Amino acid sequence: MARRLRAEKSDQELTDGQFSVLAVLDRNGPLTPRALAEYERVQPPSMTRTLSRLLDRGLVDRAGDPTDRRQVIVRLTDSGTLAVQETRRRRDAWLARRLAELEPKERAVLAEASEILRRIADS
Amino acid sequence: MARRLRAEKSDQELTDGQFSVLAVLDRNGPLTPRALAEYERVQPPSMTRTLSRLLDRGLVDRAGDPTDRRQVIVRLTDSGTLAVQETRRRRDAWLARRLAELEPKERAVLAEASEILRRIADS
DNA sequence: TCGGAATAGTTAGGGAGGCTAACGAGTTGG
DNA sequence: CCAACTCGTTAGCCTCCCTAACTATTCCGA
Repeated sequence: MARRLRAEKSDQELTDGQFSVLAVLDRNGPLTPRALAEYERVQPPSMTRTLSRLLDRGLVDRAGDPTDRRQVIVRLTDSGTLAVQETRRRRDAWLARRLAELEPKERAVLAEASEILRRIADS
Repeated sequence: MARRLRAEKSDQELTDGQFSVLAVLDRNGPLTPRALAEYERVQPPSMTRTLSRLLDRGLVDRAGDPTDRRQVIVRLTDSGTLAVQETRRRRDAWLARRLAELEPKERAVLAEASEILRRIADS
C-alpha cells in the first residue's frame, strides 16, 4: 500500500516524512525536536534535517524555550497548518475514491483493523 | 506500522526494497528487470541499482535471454532462496509475537483487512 | 530490405532521508 | 563549583527514488 500510495503522489508535494511531522504538530501542538524524533522513531540528526527543510519552506517555526535554553520549540506556521490540510485533502483523494467503492462492511473491517494495528504499533 | 517495523530491523539485514525483490522472484520465478520494476512500481534505473546490490551479495543471478538479446533474466541463486526464507523468519518474529497476543477474532479482522487492501493496491 | 522508431537495460547526477560520531551550549547534582 | 549529562546541530556516509541521456537490439513500414 505504501508503494501504491507513493505512486499517486505528485511532484512538489511534501514527502511522507515531512508531512508526518507537520501532522504530528497539527495534532499535538508545538514540540521539541527530540520529542518529534521519538515520535517518528528517528535519530535526532535525522529530525534536524527534516525540520530544516520544513523551515526553508516556511511551514514551521523554531523558537527557544525561555526556561531551558538548550531546548527548541517547533511550531506550525499558518502556512504550515494550511499545507497540512491541503496535502491531506489531495493525498487522500485516491484512497478516498477506492474506499468509496467498497461495501460498508468492508470499510468497517478496515476501521477495526486500523485500531488493532495502532495498538500494536504503540506497544 | 512501517516505521515501527523498521525499528525492529537489525543491521546487516536486507533492506525492504532488496527483500521485496527477492520475495517476488521467490514467488514468481525468474523475471526481467523491467518486470520487477513494474511490480515494485519503481523506475527501471532504481531496479538496476537494487539488482546490482543483490548481485554483489550473490543473491541473484543475471542471464541474457537467448531469444531477445536486449533482455536480461534475473534469477534467485540458491543462497538467495535461503536468504528469503531466513529473512522472512527473522523479520516476522516481532510481528508474530504481537499477533500471538491478539484475540482470534482480532486476527481474523486483520486477515480480512489484508485481503481488502491487497485488492485496492492492485487496482 | 533497410533505416527510423521503439524497447531493454544501464550510467550519470541530484534529492530526500536514515545512521553514527563528535561538538558547543546549557543545566544539574554531588 | 565543576564534572556529568542533555539538547540540538554539524559532518560524513549509506540507501533509495527520480529524470536525462546513452548503447544495443528488435521491429516495422515505405
